[in-house]
Amino acid sequence: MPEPRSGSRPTLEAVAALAGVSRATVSRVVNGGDGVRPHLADRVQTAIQELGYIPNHAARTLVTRRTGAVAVIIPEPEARIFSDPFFSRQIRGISKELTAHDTQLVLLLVEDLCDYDRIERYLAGGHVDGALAFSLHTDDPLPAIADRIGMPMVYGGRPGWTAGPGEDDRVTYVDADNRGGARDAVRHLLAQGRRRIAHICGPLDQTSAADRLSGYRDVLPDAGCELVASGDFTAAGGARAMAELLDRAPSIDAVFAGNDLMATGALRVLRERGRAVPAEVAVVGFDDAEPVAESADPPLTTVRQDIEGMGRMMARLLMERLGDGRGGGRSVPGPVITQTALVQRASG
Amino acid sequence: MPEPRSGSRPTLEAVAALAGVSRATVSRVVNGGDGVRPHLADRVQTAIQELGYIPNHAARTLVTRRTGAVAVIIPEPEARIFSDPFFSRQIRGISKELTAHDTQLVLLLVEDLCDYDRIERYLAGGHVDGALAFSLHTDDPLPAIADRIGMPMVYGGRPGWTAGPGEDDRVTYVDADNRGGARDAVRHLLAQGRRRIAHICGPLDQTSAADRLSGYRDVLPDAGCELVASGDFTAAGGARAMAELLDRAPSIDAVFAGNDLMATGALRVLRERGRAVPAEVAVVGFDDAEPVAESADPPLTTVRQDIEGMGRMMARLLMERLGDGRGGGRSVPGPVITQTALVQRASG
DNA sequence: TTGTAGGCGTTATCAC
DNA sequence: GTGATAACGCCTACAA
Repeated sequence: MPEPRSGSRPTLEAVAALAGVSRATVSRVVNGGDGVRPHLADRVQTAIQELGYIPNHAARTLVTRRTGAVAVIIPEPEARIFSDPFFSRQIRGISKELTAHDTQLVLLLVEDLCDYDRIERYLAGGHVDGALAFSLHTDDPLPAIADRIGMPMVYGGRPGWTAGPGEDDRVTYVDADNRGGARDAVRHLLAQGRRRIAHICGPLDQTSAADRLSGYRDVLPDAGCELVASGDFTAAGGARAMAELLDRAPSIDAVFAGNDLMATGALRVLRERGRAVPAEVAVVGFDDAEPVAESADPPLTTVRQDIEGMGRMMARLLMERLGDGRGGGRSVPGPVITQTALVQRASG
Repeated sequence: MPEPRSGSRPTLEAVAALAGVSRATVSRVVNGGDGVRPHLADRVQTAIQELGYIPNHAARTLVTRRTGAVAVIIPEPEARIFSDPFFSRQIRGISKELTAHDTQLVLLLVEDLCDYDRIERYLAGGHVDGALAFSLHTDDPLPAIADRIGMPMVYGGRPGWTAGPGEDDRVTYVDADNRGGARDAVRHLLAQGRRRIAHICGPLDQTSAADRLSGYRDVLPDAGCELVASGDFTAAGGARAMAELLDRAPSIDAVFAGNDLMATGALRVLRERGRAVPAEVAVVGFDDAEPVAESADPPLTTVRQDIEGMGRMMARLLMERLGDGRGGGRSVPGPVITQTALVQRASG
């Protein structure tokens, strides 16, 4: 049995020789095979099977100028990236969509700012056709780099430099309706008769945090600033913020946390201080990513965003922009804002 | 200002022309530059700067047969992959090490078994120089594929088909001393005077779960089977198992859970049933991955494994095997077993 | 030390 | 329809 030797895989040439045709014909068969007589196509297919031929990626990329790969760039400095299921789910969504387009996911974790040199070389070196990036800060150098080297990008979460949701159509991003979702959460608490509603916000240099705070203020424009405490989107930060709120405003009867992780931190502090949830204090979170919200104690009422769907959408927009096949759609799709939905559970 | 047009980046040829030397000389400078007179090297560097030259990856790969990329293959079926910080940390470790070697990380999430076709094509297509794979089950087709196409592999966690820890030197893997760590945990509980010590094990088709169970039995060979319940490495599974144990053996005074996530589920059930931790029932976990163990309520006593370090080690072994530069070390390093350490906190 | 030339495996443009 | 042939951008003997 002629086992193919590892280390030197069969080439197009070998297939052509075995099938008794030219390289060009084999190439046609491999790439869809229009305009090849079934007779020959079959012979080629057989040869391909027999030799276990698999096209060489580098050679193909060299001539087509397409890599079939996409970078996902994650600013690692915020270590919450992996502890927060948010990113994981989004990556899963991205992965699914890319797989459906036969495109590979190259993960680029950015440890610190000087890594951006490496990132630039990588992106410019033709390793990938486009890139997806998460939760950039206002001063992130990535957009400038992408611009300079002409790399198609799609952002996750509204980038900080845009004027506001839906107000800048030159950049493609996918975001949830953070402001609207926050309004829903606060209105839900109001409808329960809650009157002293506090907010634990995330880091305000991220638009998701800022937009949720805006939503809170939309509904409660007169809320005193003693009712707003800052967290960092982690459980520990949420706990600290909750403790602060209880000290500053002991009479609060509800808390809207900027995400589920902070909400769980808040729940822990409320339990430690003997405040019954939701009887004395209602708690609402944001995200509804497995398994945090559902397995919280008590299970969290929260604002659901379709995180995996947002990931898929990011990938889809990029694919669209890359013109899936050859040349096609060069357009730059505008932002996509996805809807949120309040999910009521036991906490409020 | 001669902005380089995006879409057609400068080539080696262009640099050579601008510097007034041959392509070969430029190539030498780009790749370390031994044996080029400083005089010329400078001129080349200048030209490179001026043109913003960045080597084309595909062309280089085509001739060197090295991609500078490594695949990380994750069998997604177990959805815990991302909800469990274990994987996240390991990926972070891998990423750091790879970055240090100027190597890229290509993430391959495997949704279901038929994806392995795609995986094989990908690996055989010369996209990557080697691959890392996590927590395979006994019947996973990946090892056979890797073997057939001669892809250098390093596994995370002892693969199920190996006889036992350290008994098969033909496969490279990195694992913690799960059995020893489990023994430490149980002995720690014994030393506290606990007498009815239960175990919540993970899915036994994964060696990490099986080895930890073995460690438990090493210390407590006479423990009745009513003291062992199965979880699935998730918090919900841990909760179910805990409930089961309390029903079957109400007198238990300690629980060793196969990982931290299951331990948190156990804590929740114990709290719901009014059993004080650790006064009435002590709980010990396994992993000590942020933020689960530390932010549990009460904080978990647990067996720490250096997860990020294991990830780095996996990447390092693969790099070593690939012979970092040209051709060097072709050896197949044997398994590496890392030590664990008991971390005592409030839960037991 | 430097330059010349051949080839890596594909796709694409032509003739036939 | 099919087959030569020329790129694609780079590395690397080998020759000078």
